[in-house]
Amino acid sequence: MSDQLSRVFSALADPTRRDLVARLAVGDATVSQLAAPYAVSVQAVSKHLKVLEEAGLVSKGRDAQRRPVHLEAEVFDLMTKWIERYRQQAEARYQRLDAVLAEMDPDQSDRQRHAEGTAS
Amino acid sequence: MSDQLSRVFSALADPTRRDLVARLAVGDATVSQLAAPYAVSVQAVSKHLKVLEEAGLVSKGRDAQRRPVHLEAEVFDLMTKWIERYRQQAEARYQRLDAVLAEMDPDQSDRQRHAEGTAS
DNA sequence: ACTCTATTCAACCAACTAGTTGACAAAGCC
DNA sequence: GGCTTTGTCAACTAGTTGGTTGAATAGAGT
Repeated sequence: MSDQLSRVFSALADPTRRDLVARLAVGDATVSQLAAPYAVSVQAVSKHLKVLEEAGLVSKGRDAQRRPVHLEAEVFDLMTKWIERYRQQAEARYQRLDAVLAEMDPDQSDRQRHAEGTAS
Repeated sequence: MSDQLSRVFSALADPTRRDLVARLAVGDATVSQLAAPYAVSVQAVSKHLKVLEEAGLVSKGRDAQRRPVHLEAEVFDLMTKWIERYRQQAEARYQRLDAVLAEMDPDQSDRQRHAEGTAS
């Protein structure tokens, strides 16, 4: 599973884990507090949290026998950066192609999706 | 594997698949063109593309026996939206907490742990 | 028709995942 | 000291994943 980005994406591929992240965005919570709403065992949730922790999405504190879990927002930036890079690249390419087609022959620029120049 | 968001995250959890997306951001390519740079078999790449397709990240066209693969940029928005929601939420909460701690006692604003959960 | 190229389908395998139960450590409560 | 709460670790299981090879389909090139 090598790199962090893989771990992050993999961690968020599970709906339960995304749910936990959603819950933690509201505020820190202990393992058993997090486990309470779910049908699964506390151990299962503990495992999920371990996955999130190894991905750097979450960190655990210490309060007696409790382990308050805290969401680490910075890691999201890693993902966002990766996504934005290729999204923009693809978008730019798409628009370039659109322009080229339009220049070549207005009749042939029928590349399916959204046409842009709405002023007819 | 229920929902789309899970499929998208899961699809991008694999470095080879992320690599394919990166390649496709530059421009469309056939399966064998995409497979060429890798040590794995064409079948393996075909499988990867199937995963990306099922996640809605990619679509396949038809050019004789070739299947030009095309990156679908829109799906990225789904992820970005999910991420942004919780990143901002967590960030906002963090800044709020920081302000509170600073107001209480400038010496103690080192956070990391803070008692009193928000729990229900 | 024969062959080559491009792609997928099918069966199989090793490694991982998400869950289980049971045992255990650590820290408060009585 | 003994019990309870909180969390993790270990062993096991069923299902999924990423890879393999071999066969099948589909369209050109000759």
